[in-house]
Amino acid sequence: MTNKFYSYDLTKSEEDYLKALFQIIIESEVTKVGNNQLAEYLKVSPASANNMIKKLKGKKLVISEKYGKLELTSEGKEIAVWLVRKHRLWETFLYKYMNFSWDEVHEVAEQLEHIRSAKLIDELDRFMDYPQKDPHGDIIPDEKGNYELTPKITLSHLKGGERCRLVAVNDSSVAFLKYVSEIGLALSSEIKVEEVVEFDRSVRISFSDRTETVSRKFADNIFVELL
Amino acid sequence: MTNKFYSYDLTKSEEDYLKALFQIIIESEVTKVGNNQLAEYLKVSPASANNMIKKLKGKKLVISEKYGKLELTSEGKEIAVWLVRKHRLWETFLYKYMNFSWDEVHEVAEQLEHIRSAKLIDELDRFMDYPQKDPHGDIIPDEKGNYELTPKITLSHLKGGERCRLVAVNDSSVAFLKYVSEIGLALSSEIKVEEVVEFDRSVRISFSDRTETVSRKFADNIFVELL
DNA sequence: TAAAAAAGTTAGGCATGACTAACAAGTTTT
DNA sequence: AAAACTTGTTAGTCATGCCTAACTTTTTTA
Repeated sequence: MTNKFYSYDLTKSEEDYLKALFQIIIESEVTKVGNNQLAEYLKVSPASANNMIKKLKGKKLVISEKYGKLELTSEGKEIAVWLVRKHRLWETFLYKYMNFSWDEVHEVAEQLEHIRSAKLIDELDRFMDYPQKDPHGDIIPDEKGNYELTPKITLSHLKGGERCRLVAVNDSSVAFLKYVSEIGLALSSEIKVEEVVEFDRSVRISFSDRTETVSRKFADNIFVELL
Repeated sequence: MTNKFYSYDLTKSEEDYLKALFQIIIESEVTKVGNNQLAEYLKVSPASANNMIKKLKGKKLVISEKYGKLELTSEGKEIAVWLVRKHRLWETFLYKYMNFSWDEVHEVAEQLEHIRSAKLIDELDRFMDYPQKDPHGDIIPDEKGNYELTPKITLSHLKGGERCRLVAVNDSSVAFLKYVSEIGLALSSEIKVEEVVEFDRSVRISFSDRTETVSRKFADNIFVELL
């Protein structure tokens, strides 16, 4: 009933930092994170990040040696996963029940993920019948904190002629998400790579009767599964 | 689409103070509120309240003369009503869809009411099919800020022999709400006042095959409609 | 390997929103 | 109407979380 993470009483900021550390670790497939990297991710100054890290070290949620890189303790990681679970459940709720579009969910879920109520999250999960994935295709950690990593193959890994299915997108940029849907792509879209342009490595793709050319940067943010 | 209250960018605290002012005005049927009264309501020191009031005066949401009582400007009142709308819609959501009990909704709704998204509130309203009242029987202001006052007759106004229906409860105390449901009372319960005890003005009431004696303080927090 | 660059840290400030203590202005009470 | 009380205000402090500027340590590269 009562969730074990409620023994921690973290501020919104502390939660943001833990989640950011976790996201960086997942996204860049590393185990340790630099202070400045964290600061940049959160768009704060290195001094601010350093300051907060001190606090989190005091709470035994982060470890590092002086001048060394940052690691999450297992407790820190558990809390971060719990925050990711809350975020993704809220995104799913907004998308499926509140008529939010792909690019609208993130901002509001950022606020909702800080709501303190384990019961609300459990009930939300039940209400939506225990969804496995959020609207961007990312896997929602379960109530025990188990989760799978989202596949890391991006559209830019493919060669001309190969076919794939869109399984997830990088949800961090509103502008990007908006563009994805404007083009006509969505989760599960089947995409054929027609050609990878040598000059700038942009990618000509075709899907549902349409052909588009997308930039390398765009292709880097589209996660796919080979067909 | 975009809500006019989003031109204001108030902090959580500023919102809390505006809402508190509004609630005091409604609950005690006055038009002006003293600084210390506000401080006590919010459980902060008079100095803190005074300090925040200065800020709200600067934003033209509150007026008062020096050493005089506080009034909400029409803008301040509009924002407060909007906050009440959000709070009550969330309470309704928690109660009807998330299996929250009467006494659990308030605390979480206090957090949810600060979420910034007019779209979310509109959609929540639509999703629940435009509810008129929250789980405590209070009227939910509509999207234009129109609202009716909850009837102000309490159980303690009745004399022995009179009958009434429970239309609302004072939702500010968890302990009180818990007690109300333990006794077996709920919205729409029909109550007959058997006797008002002279000694301590406690009230003997009967409802659905049961007889209970409740204190004067209890009766003051139960809003009823005469039958 | 020594200089340059990058990364991390410390010191000192600022805004927010709490606090206590002291003081001033209004309101009662006698 | 003066004393006593209540209410409102000001001043100074503290924690949080952000900032810039300056400094130190580590890493890179010439």
